[in-house]
Formats: sequence, C-alpha cells, structure tokens
Amino acid sequence: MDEHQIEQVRRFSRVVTQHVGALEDSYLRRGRPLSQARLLHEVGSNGIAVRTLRERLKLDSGYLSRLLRSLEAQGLVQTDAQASDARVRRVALTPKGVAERETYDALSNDLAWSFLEPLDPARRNRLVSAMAEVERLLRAGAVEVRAETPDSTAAQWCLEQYFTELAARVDMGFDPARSNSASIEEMTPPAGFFVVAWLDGGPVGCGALKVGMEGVGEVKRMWTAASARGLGIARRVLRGLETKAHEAGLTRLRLETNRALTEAQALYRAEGYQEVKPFNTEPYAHHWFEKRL
Amino acid sequence: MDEHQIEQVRRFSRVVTQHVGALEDSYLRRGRPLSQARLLHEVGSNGIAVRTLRERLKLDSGYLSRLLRSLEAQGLVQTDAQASDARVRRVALTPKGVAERETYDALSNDLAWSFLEPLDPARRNRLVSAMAEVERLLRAGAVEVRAETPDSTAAQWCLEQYFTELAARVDMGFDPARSNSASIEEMTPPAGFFVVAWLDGGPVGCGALKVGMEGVGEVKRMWTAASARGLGIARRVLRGLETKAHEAGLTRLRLETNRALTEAQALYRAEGYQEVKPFNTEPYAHHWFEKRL
DNA sequence: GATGTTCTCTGACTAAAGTCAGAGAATGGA
DNA sequence: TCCATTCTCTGACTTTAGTCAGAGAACATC
Repeated sequence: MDEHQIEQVRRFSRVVTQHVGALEDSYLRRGRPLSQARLLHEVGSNGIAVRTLRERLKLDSGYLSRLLRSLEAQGLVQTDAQASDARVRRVALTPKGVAERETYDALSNDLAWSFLEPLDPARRNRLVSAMAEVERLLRAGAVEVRAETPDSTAAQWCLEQYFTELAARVDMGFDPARSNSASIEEMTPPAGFFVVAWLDGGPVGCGALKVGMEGVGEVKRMWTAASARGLGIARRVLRGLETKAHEAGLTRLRLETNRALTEAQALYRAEGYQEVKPFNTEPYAHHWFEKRL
Repeated sequence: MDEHQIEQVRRFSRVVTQHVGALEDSYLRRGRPLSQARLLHEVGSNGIAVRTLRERLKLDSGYLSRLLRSLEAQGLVQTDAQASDARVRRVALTPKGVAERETYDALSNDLAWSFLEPLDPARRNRLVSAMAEVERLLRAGAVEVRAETPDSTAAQWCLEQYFTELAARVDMGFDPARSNSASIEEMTPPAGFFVVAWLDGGPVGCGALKVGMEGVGEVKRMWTAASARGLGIARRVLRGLETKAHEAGLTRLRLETNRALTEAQALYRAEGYQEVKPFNTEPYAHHWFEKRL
C-alpha cells in the first residue's frame, strides 16, 4: 500500500467526479429526472425486454414500471408484450424518443468536447491517451479469475474460442483430435482444474491444469479474448493455476506452446518458466517450458 | 471536433464514474445520508465557520443548518458562536466526529487501493501516472483567461508574485524601478490591457499588453504560478493578449526577456516570435522578440 | 439609540428516488 | 386440468435532498 499512489488515486477521483458530474446537471436541464434520462439511454430503438432493463440498471420492478409509464405518457417509448412470451414486455423508443435520446447524446458529446476544447492539440492528445490508459487499467483491475467446472457454459465457450483462434493462428491449422488431450474429466477436480477470467459479467480468458504423476502438472488451454488483451489477464490466469497446483501438492509445472504464440512465450518466460527439451510429442508444439514451484 | 477523441472521453467517463461511484455506496453503508458524510468531511477538527461551509458546499442555509443539527444529535460535531462576531457560528468535530471522519477516510483509501491492488506493480505505476496526467490536463482545461483592470486585487497580487519571482530567478536580483515601465495607466484600456488566468477561483497567471505607436504593441508581465506550471497557461495568456492586440488594430508585437527564463523563451519561439536586435535598453533583458500578427 | 444589514435558524413545502407487499395475467410442467 | 412460477404492474409508504419565506439575535453605522 503506497501512500503516494493512494493519494494520487483519490485526487484523481475528486477532480474527475467534479468534471464528469457536470453531465448530470446538463441532463437535468432538460427538465426530466435523471432516472428517466438514464432509462431513455438504455432503451434502444429496436426494443429491449423490461426484465433485461431491470437487471441492467438494477432497478426495483415497481419503480421501473412507473418510470416507463412516465416516459410513455411523454410519448417517448412504447411497450408491447413479447411475441414468444406475453408475460415479458418489450419497450422501444418512439420516433420522438429517438430524437430525445439523440439530444442527450449531443449533451454528452458537448461535455466531452468541453474537456478537450480549451487544450492545444498536443495536450488534447495527451489527455485522450491518458484517459484511454486509465480506462484500460481500471477495467483490468475489474477482471476476476475464478475456478469453474470445465463443462460449464462459460468454460465451454472459452474452449470454443480457444480452438477457433488456434486454428486461425497456427500455420497448417489446428485439429483438436490430433493434439494431446485435456478432456473434461482431466480438467475436473481433483484430476485437474479449469479457471475462467470474468469481465463485465462475461468470460474473457481461461486456462486449465492437469494434475499428473510425481508432483508434475501440465498447464493447458491458456486463452485471452482479443477484446481484453493487454490487461494482464493471462498472467492472472496463470497465477491462479499455479495457486491451484500448489494446493494440489504439485512441485513442477510443464507446458508446451506453438511458435506462432509469441505473447504466450514472453509471458511464460517472464513468469519464471524455462525452456526445456520436448517432454511429449504434441504435434502443434515448438517450445516446451517448465517451472519449479 | 474529433469523433474518436470524443468517443474515448465518453468511454472514459462511463468507466470511471462506474468505479468511483462505488465510493458513495461504501459511504452509505455506514447508514448515514451522503450529505451528512460529505459535511463531516468538510468540517475540520479545528473548526470552520458555518458560512464558509455554506459557500464551499453551495448549500442552502436552512438545509445546512438542519444537517448540522442532525450531526450534532449524533454527537459528531459541536457548534459555538465565533468569539469575534457572535452572529457567525463555528462548527468543530467532537472526538467521536474525528473518529467517524477517519472511518470515512479509510473507506476512501480502501476504494483507491481496490483499483491498484489487482494490478501488477508495472501496471500499477502506469495507472497512477495516467491518472496524474488526466487530473492535470482536466485542471488545465478548467483554466479561464479573462481581462481584468490592472488595479484589481487579482492583478495586483499577480504582479507582486511576478516581481518576487523575478527577484529570485534573475542573477543580480530585480528592481522594478530600474526596469522599463508598465504602469497601471499603461495597462488600462485603451492604452493597454491586463489579463489574468483563473483556476479554482484564484488567479494563477497573468500578462499585460502596452499599445504603442505605429501598430506596435509590447507584451509585459507574463507570469504563471509555480503550482500551475505545465498546464499551458502562459500560452493561453499570450494568445489572449494577441487577440486584444488584434482588436486594438496592432500589427506587430514585441517583448524582451531575461536569459534565466528559458521556458518563456521556448514558448515565444513556439508561438511564432522571432529573436530580433534589442529595440530598447531594458537592463534585465537578454533576448528581444517580435511577431507580426 | 435608531436603523439597516448580516448570519443562522425554524417551519412548511416539494420532487426525486426508491422500497415493499401483493394482485393478476401468462406460462411450464405434472 | 391444476398448480407453482414468472413477469409486470399498482398502491401505499419512506427517505433524501433541497427550496423558500420569514423570525430573531448580533453587529455596523449614522
């Protein structure tokens, strides 16, 4: 816990909330409560189910209903029963609602521009890059790594992505059947583990561990979503697996990787894995690594 | 108006408010309304006048009074009449209030730390620097440059700072009496102009323009507060003066500067001023510049 | 000592934001 | 067909945040 860093984060928060808070004022100047304005923003013109809205904005069902009635009375939205299930209702913007939403959008743009406008182009660029950096790193901090069963929806989805990406990146393509196995049983405790990285409620990365003989484990299925690269997710997944390995009493971890996956190799080296002679005949591997825990 | 930049600013705002907004939740978990918590934070243990509080937090006097009564009832603050003027009342934290404020402070620290904690040290440093950059540049954007009369309190204060700083930085010291003049009359429209840069309600920079013969003006008294360097204030003051000069029908601007003031020289060159032969006998000057408007 | 001003407080009021309990329609499964 | 469940809605209520008008004490000035 570095005092200076914390002090800087707090100063940042103070200044930023002050600036960004101005958005609410500008929204309120349109004479509509904030809750309604926010709702308007979330209702797309192609419609959204009321229950989805409720979950997304975390509103009480009665409260949301009343807000919708109010927007309806203003002629901004329209609600109809969903075709497939008449209990759930869908809300959509009317043309007037679309126009109103665009006005709010313009206000948001104005505020954003008001940050940039007084700066000279060089400072403007610096501000935008720094904002991008803050945004990325805050998101990175929000990533959560959890163990999941390898047959869960999230795990299966990750594996699918992993295979698709391998097929695209590895020279000659990738055929799971020809590769060394990591079956659901092999990744289910206590024979192995599967961890998933979550961001914004969806999986963005994964990794698996096969517990083997003589204290040796194997790291498999390391994958990070393209949309979430550079956030240190793979590192956290790897460390998560190492913790699991340690708990399982393993003393050595092995892994192999394809020459096309250069970021992966850099990560392994940085995390203390050393390149060793091939310890298996995996046809897609070019590099073999090992780490003593 | 760059679409991408605006988009980035908006994305930033969204992510940051989401994160920083968590502070309010953590404050609310102490079972006290936000307004009271904020107030507690502003009341120092050494006391503050109610009217100062009212101005700083921009609260209605009746509302503030009620908030104070509530904090009083909880035994967190104490109010007494000010010794010098019994109309104004001073509020101070009780020992219990101090403890409570420290709890809120700890919550703020916890939140700040929660941003940093999940990151590895390299990313942590990057986040903190990026936050510092954003904070600085947002503040820079909040700077306002306005014309003031040179005998106003703000202008006089700036000039005082300017002379003090010159005396400290210039070799042999600085004596205004020996330097070429820029009297109050010479800086008062239409004979001249004086502009002040404001930040957070206080002056942080200034500059003056003397309107001369044959369309030639002179830039004088360029100064930026040490606490506000690097925000592009001098540049904006200079441009403000140039606008005034243009409006006054001037076609050329001149200025001279001391060799110790290297940032100033860099600014003048960057803004299109060219070094020329001495056009006066200012004893403290080593460089003379001119720009055609 | 009278008079206007400053400062704080009380009373009366409002709007926004939200909570909670149930009613009633639609649906899924036994 | 019956029954439990899901989904939305209405009614009744609360807290927070704030506004406005004026009362009353203390002070400054003439």
